[in-house]
Amino acid sequence: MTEETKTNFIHDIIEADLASGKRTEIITRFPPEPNGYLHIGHAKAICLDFGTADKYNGKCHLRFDDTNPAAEDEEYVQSIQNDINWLGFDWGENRYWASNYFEQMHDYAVELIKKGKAYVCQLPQEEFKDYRGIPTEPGKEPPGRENSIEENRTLFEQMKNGEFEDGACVLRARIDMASPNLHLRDPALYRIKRATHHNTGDQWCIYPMYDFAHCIEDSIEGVTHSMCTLEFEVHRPLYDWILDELDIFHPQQIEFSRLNLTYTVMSKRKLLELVNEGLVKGWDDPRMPTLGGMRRRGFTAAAIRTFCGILGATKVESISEIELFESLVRDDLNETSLRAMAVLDPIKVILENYPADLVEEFELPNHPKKEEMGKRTVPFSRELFIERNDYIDVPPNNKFKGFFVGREVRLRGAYLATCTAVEKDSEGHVIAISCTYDPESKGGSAPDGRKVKGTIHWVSAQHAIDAKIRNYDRLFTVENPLADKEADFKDLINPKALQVTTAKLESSLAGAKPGDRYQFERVGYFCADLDHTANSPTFNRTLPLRAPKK
RNA sequence: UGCCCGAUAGUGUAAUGGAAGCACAUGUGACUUUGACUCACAGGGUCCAGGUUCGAACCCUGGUCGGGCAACCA
Repeated sequence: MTEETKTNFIHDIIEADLASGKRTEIITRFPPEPNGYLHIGHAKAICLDFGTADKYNGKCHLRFDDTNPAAEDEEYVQSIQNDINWLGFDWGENRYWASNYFEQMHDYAVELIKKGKAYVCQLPQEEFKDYRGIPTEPGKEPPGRENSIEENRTLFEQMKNGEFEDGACVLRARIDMASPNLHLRDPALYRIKRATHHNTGDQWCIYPMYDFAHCIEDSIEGVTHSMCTLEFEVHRPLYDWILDELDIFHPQQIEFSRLNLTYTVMSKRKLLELVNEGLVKGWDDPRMPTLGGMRRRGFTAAAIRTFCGILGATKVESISEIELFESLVRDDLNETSLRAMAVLDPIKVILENYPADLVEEFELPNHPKKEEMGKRTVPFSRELFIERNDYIDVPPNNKFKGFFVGREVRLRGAYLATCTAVEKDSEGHVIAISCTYDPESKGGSAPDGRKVKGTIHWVSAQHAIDAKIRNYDRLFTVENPLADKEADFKDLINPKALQVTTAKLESSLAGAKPGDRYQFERVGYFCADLDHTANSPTFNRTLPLRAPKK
């Protein structure tokens, strides 16, 4: 990574550990459960996990936390790996599976039983709730808590051997039913769940719970700093308890706040609702904050990385403004994308004094400030398309750049032209305008040096490519769709988040391939969609250019 | 009303007992063959009250406000 990783409180901890000699190398991990698609919230974690390892010349493991076969699927493994790679990170040899440690986890569980620190609880789930109690009052000791060690070993063995029905019992840590931290009131360590695991098949019918599994996974892999989101803060005493009781390598869990973004939602459950109810067209719909959706939208991995780097890591719960992200996307795209001309809402221009059968070709730079990005050839002829809003009957102020009758305007890279007349239909809509061009102004400057107010883009009518344009905008109409807990966030979806139109493109765009990014000058940043073909050109608007300040 | 965590411009963050900075956003202006980009300038902040200290955003105490925790999910 070339992006500078800004320092944050986690790095302070790491630097102290390095300085004190507590750690000599840094190992982090990104531990997704393969049960869904990654979104930009995960990108924050990925950038932190991989970026931190990178910053301290350490390693970051990709570890699939596949401890719940009921929810997980191989399909997600591929998509997660793909997204991480796209973001620009590489786990190298360090890809692990929680399920590869099942044997060892089982042995550790037996060890806890032998120490009298775990027992098999045969209370139904619902009944245990009563024993756990409520936050303000201590719980009470469930039956079975005083089982003998031998009894527990036998029971756990029977659990493992499939001698109990699903849910008949769990293995619990024996900690403190009166703890003010609910997670220490004898939490479940293992449950019975007959489901075919994508990796271990039907080898196991008991699976470790997150709290038991995660710290052991970290420990086995020698993870030094295990970063996770804030909601796991209250789990940390349990994380520490298990490692201490087992007396094994003890990573440090450090919590940071989740990423929230204005005008979108981030929870997996809510995104699923949008998909299931057909409010978006799938997980990779370009309106979605999923990495797949953002990639398809045309957002760049570099912008996402920079964004996450700027946000850093804190323990403050926050909602970041999408404007910052958009600004970084524009920064990146402005540097890297090829320029082209496209007219999104066309009206025709007829150059009355231009020969009907003449076609000229102009060489236009692919980037106004980067000669090394080359040039392209753009055909010019008597009939052109320009943007509907580049003509107006009466200009509202002297800032208007386009045509009105009598106004001379520069046709970008071609000629100066003066509007002479307008043609409208019976309802008063402009159909076409007539202009005369100045043959002396080839390239766009007049020999007499006269200035024009505006420069507008155009496309030669006879050479134009018709394309479908998907204009994307923010998914919701309000900054925080979840702010009103009474309301359904789905009612706040922005109906204009996708508007499909047709446009006239300059002919050089015929060579575009899916994923290619362009700046359509004076309009915005666009990329050829996944389903783009030469026969059915389809472009997504990533972002409009920064809006003019009236 | 149990336990845990947090609070710095509108937003996100820096300053780790010694001049409160940066970015985005906002406003004004310059430049411009993209109303983009670029450039210049401007406004605006330490939750409150005490305490310690020569000196507090930072340490202490007490409030206030916000968030999390009672899956055999992660």
